[in-house]
Amino acid sequence: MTAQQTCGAAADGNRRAELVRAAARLFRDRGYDGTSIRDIADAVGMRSGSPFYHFKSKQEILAAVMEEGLLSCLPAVEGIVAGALPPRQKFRALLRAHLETVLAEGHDFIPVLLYDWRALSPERRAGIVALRDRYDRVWQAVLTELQRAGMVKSDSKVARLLLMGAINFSIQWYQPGRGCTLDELADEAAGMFLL
Amino acid sequence: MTAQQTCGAAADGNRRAELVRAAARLFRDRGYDGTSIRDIADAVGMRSGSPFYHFKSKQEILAAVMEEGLLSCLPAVEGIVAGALPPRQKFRALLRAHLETVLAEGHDFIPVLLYDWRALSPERRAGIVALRDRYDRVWQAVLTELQRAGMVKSDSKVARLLLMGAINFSIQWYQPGRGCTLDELADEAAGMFLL
DNA sequence: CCTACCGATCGGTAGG
DNA sequence: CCTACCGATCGGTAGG
Repeated sequence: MTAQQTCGAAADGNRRAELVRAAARLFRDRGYDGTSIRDIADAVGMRSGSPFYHFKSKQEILAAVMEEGLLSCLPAVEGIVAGALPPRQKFRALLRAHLETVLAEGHDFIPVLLYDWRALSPERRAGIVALRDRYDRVWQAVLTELQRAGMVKSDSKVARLLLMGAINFSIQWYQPGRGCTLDELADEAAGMFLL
Repeated sequence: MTAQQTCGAAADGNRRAELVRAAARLFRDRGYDGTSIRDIADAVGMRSGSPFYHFKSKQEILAAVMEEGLLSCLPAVEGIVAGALPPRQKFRALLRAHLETVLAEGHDFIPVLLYDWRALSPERRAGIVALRDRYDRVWQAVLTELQRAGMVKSDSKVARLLLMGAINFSIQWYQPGRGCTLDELADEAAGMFLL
């Protein structure tokens, strides 16, 4: 009985997780407004009304994509900043991790966060902002370390926003398998911003 | 007769231009998919069917926003690159002009180009890409001048894309009248990318 | 999780 | 450029 309940809950969780994953993929490709509940249901082999057994609304699916995307990548980057690497390697590791999160195939969650932010209803934003802030603090900490080591001109907030923007905007032009690898891109970005 | 025809044509052109301007504003605020033809018609005091007297489809309005946005800012930036300023000032002037285009209040056209690109149908993209390429060539030329003057590490295409991304992404976080002015932002960006 | 459905809204058109 | 309208699609729900 306990086993069956656990199994049932796990199966429910899996279906829910499937929906979030499918939604992330579709939102990334077509945008939130360009994706219908029916598209998401089709992608996991459900009927059009069934996603509402798992989520109260389409907005709740969007929030889940953003929240789970951040929760799944925060441990890695917070591990990097807490680690003992010298500043330059720390920066390079963070850069590389972020590029992976944003550009690697199958990584759809953070791009949705970045490019469908305005589609998220104002009431749902606060919770996600709290997680974004954790992510931003990691970057700020690493930039401050770099600055103290004399390896970068500025660790101002604006400098950080410009740097992160340079990388985040690469979603718009980077094509996996064409042009350069993620490692080469990380090198170019690092070389550009370090003294 | 000629005067009346001209006047009639001008009035038509004005109504069309009004629609494009209203659409740009709405697309920037709510996205292409989040804006209905009725929203656009309302904004200029027309009934819902009337925009189709000026445009064949909603897609044609989007293409007009992007095309007119590029056509109206290209002369200024092409003037900068063709001018006689030394490399550093040329770069600074280009940076400043681009920030204006992208962040100043009432400048909605280029943000739509940057953030609703995927909403533009593939058939309509080629024409806009040709104009974008002209814009990109201006930047590339200025970066090459900078590099020859030994003022920047790299004038590779990737370096240019990262730099332009840093600025373009500022639409997502910059708030006019809060934090810093466009001039200060231009200084910070220039200081960051110059040796 | 499916069936069957609802009201609202969408882009677009015919005819004037 | 308006009136009046169309078929399609949307997010969401009741009842099982």
